[in-house]
Order: sequence, then C-alpha cells, then structure tokens
Amino acid sequence: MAADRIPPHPDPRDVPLQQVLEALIEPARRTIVEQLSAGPSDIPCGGFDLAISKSTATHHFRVLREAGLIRQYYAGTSRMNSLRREEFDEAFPGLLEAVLWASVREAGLRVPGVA
Amino acid sequence: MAADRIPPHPDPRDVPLQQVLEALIEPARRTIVEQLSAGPSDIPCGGFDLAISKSTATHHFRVLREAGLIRQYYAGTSRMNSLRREEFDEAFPGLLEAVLWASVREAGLRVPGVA
DNA sequence: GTCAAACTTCGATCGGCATCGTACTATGGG
DNA sequence: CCCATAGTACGATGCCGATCGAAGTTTGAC
Repeated sequence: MAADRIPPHPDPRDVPLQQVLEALIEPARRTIVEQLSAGPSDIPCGGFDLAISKSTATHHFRVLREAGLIRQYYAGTSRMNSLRREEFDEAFPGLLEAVLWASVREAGLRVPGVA
Repeated sequence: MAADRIPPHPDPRDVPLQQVLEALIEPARRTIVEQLSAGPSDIPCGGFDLAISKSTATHHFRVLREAGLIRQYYAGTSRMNSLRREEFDEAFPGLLEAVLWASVREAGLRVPGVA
C-alpha cells in the first residue's frame, strides 16, 4: 500500500499558534503555500518553483504538514500536496488570508512600472 | 529635550512582511503586543509582565518598533509604549487581529475546567 | 527482474537570534 | 549636587533551524 508511507496529519485546531507562525515565517515555505493557493490543483513536491535542494524541500514540506497547513498523499512515486484551506481557516480565522494578502501586495509592489 | 532620545519609527507600509512575522514570532514580543492591545492605556517598558531581563526586553521593544507595531515616547524617565493599531492594520489588514484572536483562543483553552 | 524517477532520512555544518551581565546615559527628586 | 530610577548599548554565549550531500526506499515502466 501507498498509504503506509504517509506521515500523520494533525488537526489544525491542535496546532499551537507558535508552530503555525514558525511554519509561515520561512520564505520558501510561504512560497509553497502561495503557489498552492494560487493554483486550482494539487502540486507534487517536485513541481514547485524553489531554489533549494530536494532534501531541504522535504524538510519544508514536513514542517508545513505538521503545522496543519498542507495535506500530502501519494500518486505513484509523486508525493502530492494540497492546501488545507478550510480546516486551517477554521482553526486560525483570517491568518492565512492576511499573510497571503500581504505577500501578494508585496509581490505587486516589486513589479509595477513607477520605479 | 527628550525627543532626541527617541529612535525612528518606520511607516508600517514600508516594513516587509518577513520583518513583521519575525517580530511576531517571539512569544515575549507577542505578549507585549497582547498586553498593549488588552489595556486602554500605554505602558512603560517596565510595566509589562515579562520573565526576562531588562536588556532582553529592550531588544524586544526595538524589534517591535522597527516592525512598525509599536510607538515609543518618553514620559520623564519612562519610555512609554503604544500599539500602532490603525496604521499597522492599514498596511497588514487582518494580520494582527488573526494573531491576537489565536492567542486569546489558546490562552482560553489552557485554563477551562474540563481537563 | 532491472532501472530510473521521486522523495526521504541521516549527519554535519553554519549563521542568526534570544539571552544575559556589565557599563553607560538621561531624568527628576531631595 | 547627588542619588535613585528607568532604560539603552555592547560584547559574549548558546541554541535552534536552514541547508546540503550521500545513501536508502518505494513505485512504476519496460
């Protein structure tokens, strides 16, 4: 079975705020969350646009999963990732929205044309 | 003059999200923000309920100030602190509310009586 | 059965932040 | 003027997390 390889997913309501903030503070991890939030479909670990090694990426995915932010499951040899949006929002209302909003806003400010 | 002793206060809109999260991730600093948010009046550096040394506290106040979260001014020998609620909310809508809400919720869960 | 692809696990390294004690500065009271 | 009060500034220390490479594991394709 493939399910055996899938580590535990805590209920977001059981995750301390401290752990959630620690998960969201790392830029690469925020990028992961942003890309998941932006796209309509789940993304395999290797499908993200990240400038880090595979082993480091694995570490980041684990931190996000243990913080209740993402769900992971296998599809063949690929480990898929999906954002646990609703469940997480129930536990931490407004938090993800605020962080993502600020991220997008900053990304926008870096691009414009006014320079 | 006393004003000379007051370091610069950046506009929250100029503070990167990364810096804000780094400011809010430290428990002692969140405690400071919470106590400011809870009370109706400003609080001097020495008026907080913190289990850390003075020099460490000074460090935390600086980090919060530089993140655009608090305003500091002198009243005699006391350095007063106030939460920059509205200005900060304009720059990071919903963020402070979400963090404070989660904090309060957790604090409540630790006390009850069901245990 | 054999190979390649996709990740994970394990140790080691390295840099940054929280922490503290000590010394220093500014203010106000007696 | 002198002292107490309230913080700040400055190293020094110690820990924790991000990072990587190398080796291991699981799956699917052929």
